[in-house]
Amino acid sequence: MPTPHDVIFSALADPTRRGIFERLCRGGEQTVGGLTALAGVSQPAVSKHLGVLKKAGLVLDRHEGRQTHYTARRQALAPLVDWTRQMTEFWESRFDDLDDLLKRMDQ
Amino acid sequence: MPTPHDVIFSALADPTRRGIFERLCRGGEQTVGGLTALAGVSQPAVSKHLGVLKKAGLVLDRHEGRQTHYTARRQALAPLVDWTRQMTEFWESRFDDLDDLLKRMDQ
DNA sequence: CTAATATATAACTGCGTGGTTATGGGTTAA
DNA sequence: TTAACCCATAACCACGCAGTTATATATTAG
Repeated sequence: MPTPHDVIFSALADPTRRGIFERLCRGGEQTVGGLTALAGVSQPAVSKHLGVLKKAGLVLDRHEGRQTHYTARRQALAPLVDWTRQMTEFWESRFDDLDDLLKRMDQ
Repeated sequence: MPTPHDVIFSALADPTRRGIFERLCRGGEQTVGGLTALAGVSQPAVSKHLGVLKKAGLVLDRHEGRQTHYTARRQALAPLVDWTRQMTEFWESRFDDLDDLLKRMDQ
């Protein structure tokens, strides 16, 4: 039973796949061909990565003629933000002494 | 050449390993035995996971007698926060029309 | 209609990795 | 000193997955 965190973390763990997602975040909507050009892997590999990202809810696809345009769903990163905030919140709630907190940040 | 993002993402991708890190974040310093008790895997497996987390800079170890105490280095999550902020910042800078932005959040 | 293009899928492969058991090295207890 | 304990490492295994090539499907171009 994969949790939402599982899905997002594992989807973004692979460097190639994360690179594709980053390109979509920066460059906006792009076709598979455009993504393949700079991905450093074959077109089928890119299609598979896009499939994983889509299943994880990180991208949307739009078919137009014989090409497929993909866009990043940045809101899908919300669980990631929540998770990191949870981890760091436990931190802050544990040490209310600011000095102690700063000392621990330095180590 | 693994980037800092690579290291953190791949270290946190595995559910068991991420669970161990979460326990350290919530519960503070804990021994290998304590972590093993609730990890659902063998002690050597836990030790290996802790080794990966340590190499990623996500935990610190402290030897005391015959047991090893581990603590979470939450500051090591900073690259993760930076990365998500980068991805979402590109978003906001692209659409300065708030309505357009909200519409896209709904899809 | 035919050829070329764009993408997805199938089938296969190699390797990384998470798991195990067995063992070693160091530390406390008897 | 000997035994029990804690942890790390070694050696091995099984499986998942990222990559490939080949092919199917669909759409545009000639």
